Amino acid sequence: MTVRVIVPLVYKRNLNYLPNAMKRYWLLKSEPSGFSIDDLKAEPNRTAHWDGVRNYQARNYLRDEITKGDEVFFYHSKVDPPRVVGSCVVTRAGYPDHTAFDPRDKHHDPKSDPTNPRWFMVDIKLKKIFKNPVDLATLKTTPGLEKMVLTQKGSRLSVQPVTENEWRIVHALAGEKT
DNA sequence: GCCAACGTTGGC
DNA sequence: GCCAACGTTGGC
Repeated sequence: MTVRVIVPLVYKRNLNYLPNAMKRYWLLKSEPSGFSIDDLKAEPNRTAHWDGVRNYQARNYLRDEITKGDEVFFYHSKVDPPRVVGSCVVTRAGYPDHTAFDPRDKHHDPKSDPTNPRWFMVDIKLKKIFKNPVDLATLKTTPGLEKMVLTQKGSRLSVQPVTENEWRIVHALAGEKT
C-alpha cells in the first residue's frame, strides 16, 4: 500500500507558515463609477479579479501578503460620502495582473511583461453588501479607529491592511456580524 | 471642479 | 542621490 502525503513546500507568507495561520484583513478601494460592489455582485460566482493596481506598496500587499481566506472590506472612493460598503473573501492569492500586458488596456504598462510581471492582483468573492454602509466621517470619529490606515490624513493607499479589532469595530458600526 | 497630499520621473 | 516638475488620488 502506498501512502501519499502531500506537503505544501512553499508558503507565500514569510512569517505565517503554518497551514492554519490566522487570516488577515484588508481594505480595497474602488471608484464605483469604474467598479462597484454591485458590479461585483453581478459577476459570475460573485467573484472578480482585482486588476489595475499600479502602486508599489499596494502591489507588494497583493503579491506577497494577501492570501486565500483573508477577508476584505470593499470601499467606495470618490463618491459622497466615501464609505465601506461591504465585505469579501479572497479566493485566490496574488498572481500577475494580465491587464498590464495588453496594449489596448487602460492599465497597460509596457515595463511589465509576462516573464517578469511587475503588477499583481488577487481574486475576491462578495460576501456581504452592508445594509448600512459606514462612511468615512464616522470612521474618523470612532474610538479605536484612530490608527486605521484609511483614517490617516492624506492616506491614499488603495490596498491596505486592517487590524482584527478594526475589522470588528467597522462591522459593529455597520450593524453586521463578523 | 478644486487642490492638498502623495508618488514617480528624470535632469543634474 | 537630490529634488523640481509632473501626474494621480480622493476628500471636500
